[in-house]
Amino acid sequence: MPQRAKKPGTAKIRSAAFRRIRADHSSELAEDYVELIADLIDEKGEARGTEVALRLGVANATVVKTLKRLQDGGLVTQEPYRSIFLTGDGWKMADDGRRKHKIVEAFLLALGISEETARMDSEGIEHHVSDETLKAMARFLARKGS
Amino acid sequence: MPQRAKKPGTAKIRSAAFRRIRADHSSELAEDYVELIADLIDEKGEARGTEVALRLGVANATVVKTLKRLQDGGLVTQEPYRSIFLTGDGWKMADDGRRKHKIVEAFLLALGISEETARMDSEGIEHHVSDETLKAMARFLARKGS
DNA sequence: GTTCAAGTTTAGCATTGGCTAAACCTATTG
DNA sequence: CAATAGGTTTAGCCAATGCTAAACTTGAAC
Repeated sequence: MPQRAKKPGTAKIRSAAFRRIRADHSSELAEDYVELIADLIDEKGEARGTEVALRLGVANATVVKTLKRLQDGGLVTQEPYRSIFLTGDGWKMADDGRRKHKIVEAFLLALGISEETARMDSEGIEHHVSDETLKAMARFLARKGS
Repeated sequence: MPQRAKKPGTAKIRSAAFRRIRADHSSELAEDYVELIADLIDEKGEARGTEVALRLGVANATVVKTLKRLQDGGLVTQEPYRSIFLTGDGWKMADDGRRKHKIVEAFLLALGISEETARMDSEGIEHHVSDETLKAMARFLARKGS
């Protein structure tokens, strides 16, 4: 029945890609949280759980639980009933994410995509873009902008 | 402490983006499975669970469990100890996905990204690209290719 | 200084998507 | 046609991410 596959090395490479996607997904939530918390601190002077829940579109309790994990992971600090702070690592991740985000969004806009779609898509794409691709996007922007 | 936010409509839009990402994630696995199954059927004449597990880089048991969900969702059919088939809906999803995938990968290549990275990144980006963005990528390719 | 609304946390549940180990078919081989 | 190897499924576990409802703080208003 099955004839031999043509490209023997392909399966391994693909599974690596899928592996990376699964890994990306675990960090994705964390990145979204710290980015949002950083934005809130910059915008409003503090980050409250309720506001995080509102902007992410999830229930309060979900935010509490996730923040506990992030705290264990050393990204945020928090006292009960107080607002949320980022650790050094947290700020680093947030700034990285925001930089990435800006590039991806600007790139999509430069491609002629509407603001609303660019905002939506960049939020999802951001986490799956390698450094190489990010650099290519930045290069494209630089060339186009000149 | 907190001063007023500048753009009142932004929070809602962002939460919509995050909501979409969460929705994307549930369909993402399904799309990866049906795409892979379609590829296997085309390449080797049939799709076996073991091969799916191998290429996705997960355990056999995981594939079994996921296929059960996909079967409930009307995307695949399967008899115990037999190979896997796609339903009409399954083929539709697989073909859509493969088309999307091809465009994204070609687009990344056109952007000057290496083959390996293009393959890796397209696998992740594919699921977060709206129709509008996909069209823009196709447009870019057409322009470039001419 | 009480009271009360709003914000926060806890408790408890469900689903998804992973895993390993053990049991179970199937089909090839001798 | 019996044995066996390899593919497949089942059982049972775990962690992450979501939810609702109930309990609990906090701080502002009176």
